[in-house]
Amino acid sequence: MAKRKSLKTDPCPVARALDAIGERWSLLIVRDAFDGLRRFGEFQKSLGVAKNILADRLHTLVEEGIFTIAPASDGTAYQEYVLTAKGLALFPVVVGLRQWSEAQLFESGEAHSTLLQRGSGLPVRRMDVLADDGRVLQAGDTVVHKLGAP
Amino acid sequence: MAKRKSLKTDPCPVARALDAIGERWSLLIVRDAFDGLRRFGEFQKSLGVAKNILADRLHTLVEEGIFTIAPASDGTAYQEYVLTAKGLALFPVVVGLRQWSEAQLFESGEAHSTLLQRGSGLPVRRMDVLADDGRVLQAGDTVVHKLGAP
DNA sequence: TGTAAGTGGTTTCAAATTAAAACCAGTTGG
DNA sequence: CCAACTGGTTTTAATTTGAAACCACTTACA
Repeated sequence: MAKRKSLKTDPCPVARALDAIGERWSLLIVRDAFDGLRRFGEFQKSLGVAKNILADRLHTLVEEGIFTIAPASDGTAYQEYVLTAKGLALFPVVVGLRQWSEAQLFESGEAHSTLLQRGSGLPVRRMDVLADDGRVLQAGDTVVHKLGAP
Repeated sequence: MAKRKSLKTDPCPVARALDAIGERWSLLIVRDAFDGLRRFGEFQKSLGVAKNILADRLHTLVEEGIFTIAPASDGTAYQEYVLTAKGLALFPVVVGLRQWSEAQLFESGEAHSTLLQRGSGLPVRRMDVLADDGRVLQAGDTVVHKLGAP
C-alpha cells in the first residue's frame, strides 16, 4: 500500500495536489484515461508498469475519487476504470504539463504528439495564467495570499 | 543519485515532463522558488525534507536546466538556486495544480492560500484549455495527434 | 583574532517503496 | 469442456528514501 507523511491537511493547495497525484505513475494513468483507456490491461500495456504497482495506484486513485469503477462497457463481467468529474478536472493540469514539455523538453524539429481540437484539427491555445482583466501574468506579477477567506 | 528507466526520449510530452519534474519534491521546490525562496536552507526549512534528498533534487533540477546556481545576492560567499526561463515556464503548471486542488481537494469554507494578482489584489482567472477561437475545451473536445510535424 | 554559530552539504545505515516474476481464481471463446 | 485471457495477489530482491551524524568552510562577534 502507498502511505506517506500526509500532506492531505496541508493548507498549500499545491502540496495537497501533489500528495494526491504527484507520483511517478498517477498522472500517466490519468493521461491514458484522457486518451480513452479504461481497462486494467490497457493501462498495464500502455505504461509497462508492474501489475502490483498499477493495481495499487488504481485503487488509490479510486479511493481519492479521481477514478471510479464501472462495469465493462463491452458487456463482459469485467470492470473498467473511468475518470470522475474530479479526475476530468485534471485536464488543464495535464495539458499544462504537455505544453511546458513541448516548449522546453523537445528539440525544435523533434517529433512529438500534439493536442488538437477535435473537428477543426487546430492545435489548442497555449495556456497562460491570466489576470482578472485577461492580461497574461508571469510568476512575478502574482502573490500568494496565505490562509484565504478573511 | 536519482536514476530511473528513462522516459527522456519518450515521444509523449506528458511522460517526458513527468520524468523531469514528476517526483515527490521537485514541484514543491519549484513552488517555493516562485514564492521567492533561493537558499538551500530556506528550501530545507520550508519543506522539511532530508538534506541529502534536497541536495540530490536541487542538483538534478540544475542539471535539467530548471534551476541555476548563482552567487548569493546578499554579498556572502554562499550560493543561491534561481529558476531559469525553463523553470519559470512551469508557472502555469503550478497554478493549474493549485486551482485543481482548490476546487477539488478542499471543503468549501476550508482555509487555503490563494494566488492573487500583485497590485490589484484580485484572484487570477481560472485556467482553461482553450480552442483556437477562444472557446473552452473539455477533454472530450480534443484528440492527441501522434507524432507531430507531418 | 579566536571562536562559536550558521551554511551547505556528504556519509552511513535502517526502513519503506518499487519492481519483476511467479502464481492464481474467475471469465470467455471456441 | 478446455485453453487462453483478465485482473489481480504474493513473494522476493533491488532501489529509493529518510533520519541522523558528521564535516568543511564562512560569518558574526567579542
